[in-house]
Amino acid sequence: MPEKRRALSNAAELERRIPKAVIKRLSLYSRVLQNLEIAQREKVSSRELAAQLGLNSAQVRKDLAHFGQFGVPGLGYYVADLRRNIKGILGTDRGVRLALVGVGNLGSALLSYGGFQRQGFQMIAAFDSDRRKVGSSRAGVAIHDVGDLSRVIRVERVDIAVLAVPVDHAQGVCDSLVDAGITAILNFVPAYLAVPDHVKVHYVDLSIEIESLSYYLR
Amino acid sequence: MPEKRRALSNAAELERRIPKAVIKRLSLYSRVLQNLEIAQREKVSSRELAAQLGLNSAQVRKDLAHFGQFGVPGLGYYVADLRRNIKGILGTDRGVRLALVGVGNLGSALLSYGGFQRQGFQMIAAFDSDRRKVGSSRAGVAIHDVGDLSRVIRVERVDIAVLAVPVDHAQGVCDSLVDAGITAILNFVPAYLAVPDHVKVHYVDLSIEIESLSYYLR
DNA sequence: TAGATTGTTAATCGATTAACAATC
DNA sequence: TAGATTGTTAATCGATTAACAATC
Repeated sequence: MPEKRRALSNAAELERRIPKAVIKRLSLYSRVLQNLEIAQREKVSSRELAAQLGLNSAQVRKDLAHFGQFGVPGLGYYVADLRRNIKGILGTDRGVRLALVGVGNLGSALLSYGGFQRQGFQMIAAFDSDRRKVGSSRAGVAIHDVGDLSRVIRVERVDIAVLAVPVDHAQGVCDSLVDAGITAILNFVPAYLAVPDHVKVHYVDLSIEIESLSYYLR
Repeated sequence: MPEKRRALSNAAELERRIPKAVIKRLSLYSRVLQNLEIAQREKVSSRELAAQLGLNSAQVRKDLAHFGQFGVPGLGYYVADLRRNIKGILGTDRGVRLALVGVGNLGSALLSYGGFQRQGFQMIAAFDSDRRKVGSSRAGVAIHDVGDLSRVIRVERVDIAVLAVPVDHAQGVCDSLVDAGITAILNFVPAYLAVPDHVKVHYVDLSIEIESLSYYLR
């Protein structure tokens, strides 16, 4: 007779148990730790970490405790050590490979923005359907025909797709991405994407952010 | 002897009682309703609304019930009517006025993006400290000197500031915005902003989104 | 050692979902 | 009327915070 509950054996199972909000904060911690490291700080307490992010110190300790014991009672956390651990947990220590789909207004902006490269992510390829763009490059990234999506994504071993196509093409392109084996999508298109369970979509939606801010205007 | 609890008398008090997540979804409903209206649909059920956004129908009904009774049992919601109501609640029916601070890579992109204007928001002014940019305009928006921040923001009655300055200027500029009377900030800078209680900040942080996606790669 | 801060448990708070009587 | 769908209550689920013994 099998035990009622298997041990946490693999990443997929472990994921389910870590709240999404914790993962988001993990990258915030990582950034603060980077700054502390630059400032040559050796140690930091959960209290200070929390203060720098407007959080509660118990929350910081609890978040980290999900993944192990990183701190020293009475002392705090060693900055460099904790940072390395968090990068390992997030998987950002192994050069995550990105591709952009849709080199329009917003897409171009994202390419020239450069904020991605800076954090150790690599923008490997871009895709568009416009004949005039295909074959050229923007900010050092080659623009391919969307027809080659599947092939290029496999060959270049792309981890995450950044979606910035016109709204009426979003679901179709999304389906192609999933077919090509993509499991993580950063979606800038103001549309809900239906995807299988194993695919993770994060939404960045500028007008939704503005609209909900409007509500709070006195 | 005063009653233990005053009635919900003003917006500030009402706000506290409406969960933030509900407000975010309200703008999502608004967008779906816009599409339904374009498609000439007269009515829609909470079930369909939910399906189009990957939500639960009970959640849709409960969200809307926070603000009144908009539906008809057995029938659903009238598309145009519900949309009008939601826009009223969000306050997006009265031309929200925006200003951009920081016309660098990302800032320029946001100006030419145009996604804001399209949804009925008005980009009124931009600010930068670079002499070469000040006095010119981008995408039809005049670029002012940050020194004139306070004056222009008051004169132009700006509702929401969009922040896209270099990270080490973020808190300083944020303080100026608050001094100028701004109560809502959309922050693209990867930094936590300390603000008084009456000011609402929304964060859009691209590298945090990518980092947390990385975690979910198999 | 005395002081500080962790990791963890219990208490609180908030948000989501299921279920169903009321209503059209 | 019969069928459908709302608004709302109760149950569940998940996330945050307070408190403190254990530890350096």
